[in-house]
Amino acid sequence: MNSNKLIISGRVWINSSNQASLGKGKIKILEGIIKFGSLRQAALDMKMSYQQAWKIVNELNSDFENEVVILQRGGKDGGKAIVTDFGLQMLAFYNSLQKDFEKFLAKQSEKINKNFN
Amino acid sequence: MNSNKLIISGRVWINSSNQASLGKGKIKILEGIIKFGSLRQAALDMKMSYQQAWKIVNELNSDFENEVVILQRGGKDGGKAIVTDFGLQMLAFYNSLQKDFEKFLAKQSEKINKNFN
DNA sequence: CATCGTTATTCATTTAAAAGTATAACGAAA
DNA sequence: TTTCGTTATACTTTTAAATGAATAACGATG
Repeated sequence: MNSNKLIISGRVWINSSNQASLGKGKIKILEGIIKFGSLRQAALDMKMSYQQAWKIVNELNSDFENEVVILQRGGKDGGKAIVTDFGLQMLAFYNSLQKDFEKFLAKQSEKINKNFN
Repeated sequence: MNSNKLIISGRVWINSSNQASLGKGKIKILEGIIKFGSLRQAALDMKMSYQQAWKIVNELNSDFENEVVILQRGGKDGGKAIVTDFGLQMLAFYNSLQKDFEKFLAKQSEKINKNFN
């Protein structure tokens, strides 16, 4: 007998041709950038070091064919960060992907518990 | 224009009610145990330290409701490791899950490239 | 009851990732 | 031309994970 449920979980990524990936963590940074217009604020908000966030954004920009985030320093507010149209498209696709994935996981969870009870 | 393909990748796990997970790495250990009948050999084969492999097997056994691997020391060949029926069932489900998941990923990969071209 | 190869366990070492510290570079606006 | 808050970058420190080394415990078998 096995009354305790088993659950299927998982994660998905969007990969460029050269293995670079856009997943949960990087998505969160993109959302932070959209929200704040600043990489520093985005990093601060998710309690990640600025250096780490900067490194991640640079990876995104160099690994994917198109630029994902534009970083500008100096100027009115000291500088700013902008998610490109390409970045926004990736974000939108990731969200739809995530939604479909959750359906997939729910179905599989149902299936495993039928199997094991 | 974007001629370089984007690919959707991911990973899935079987989780117990208390967050413990059975994924790619642990599955490989189970397969090694089945193949060799020995935890040491299984770890050696996948170039993982015995301590790590032992720790993982213990986690599996304590975190899931049923025992997954039986470890016996002493005796004819010094000892042995056996995957239980429950473990075999988990393995079987994981394989079918993985197969379905790969189909899901292929579909999503197709979709993202349609979107972006 | 000695042997053997395995499991069991501890402790030290190595390795890699993340975070922290510090400071320069930038450029619009006042 | 000074100020401001941001981006950019190097360097050090901290933290966590994996590995390595060493040794005890085990028990069927000969």
